Amino acid sequence: MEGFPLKNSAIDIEKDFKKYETIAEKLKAIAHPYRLCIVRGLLSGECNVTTIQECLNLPQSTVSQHISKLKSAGIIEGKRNGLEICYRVVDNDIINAVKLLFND
Amino acid sequence: MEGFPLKNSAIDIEKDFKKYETIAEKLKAIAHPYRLCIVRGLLSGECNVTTIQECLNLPQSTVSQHISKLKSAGIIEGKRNGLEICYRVVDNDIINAVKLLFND
DNA sequence: TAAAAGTATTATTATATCTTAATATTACAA
DNA sequence: TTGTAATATTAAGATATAATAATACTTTTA
Repeated sequence: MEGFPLKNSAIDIEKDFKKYETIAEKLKAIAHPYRLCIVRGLLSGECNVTTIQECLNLPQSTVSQHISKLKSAGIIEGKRNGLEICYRVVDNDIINAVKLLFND
Repeated sequence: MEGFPLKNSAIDIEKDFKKYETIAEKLKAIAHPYRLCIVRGLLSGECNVTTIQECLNLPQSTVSQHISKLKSAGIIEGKRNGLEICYRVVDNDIINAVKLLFND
């Protein structure tokens, strides 16, 4: 009977629901084996797309699209370095959650 | 150049990839605002479907389908108690990850 | 400035997910 | 044993996601 967050005023419901949406968006971004692999890989050192691509053995556009989703979700950021772009994980909640899930 | 998990032998690649798939499955199960809300709600006390349904203000079948996905993913378990079924979160990784993401 | 390397975008097809009404199941009570 | 409450399942249409070939963009080097 108790414990559910969405039972207060309409304002609370709106505010709370936004938080669920925000966090669900982040989770959706990493809820894919390739993207999870990319994030975990990036956690052990910055890396460019070509390296990721070779490791995962996927077409370049596939990797680029996954990278793009992670970037849109605010989970990774890229810094251009000449021809390459180096990506790193910038969302602390996601960093901790991934470490937790993999026992790293 | 370093840090990506899928660069060793074929066997390692297979084994590692399974882990990414397994964890991605769990994440996908909670990567939805309603399901995230259900899980977080259940974390503050067991609860039957009717209560959840009233709190989320969704059709009964919608809630039931979300419950079903969480159950299939091994994240929650239900125990029947007369007419009702009481659900609780049983996956410790998910429990900790959700707490972490919500700062609970 | 032309070629090449690294990366992003677009377009397309296939597949999966979401929502919900309708229907079924299960357990209790009259 | 009939009715009703709590929950699950099915079916269907709408929407979203996935993979990838083709193409475009950006930066460096010759």
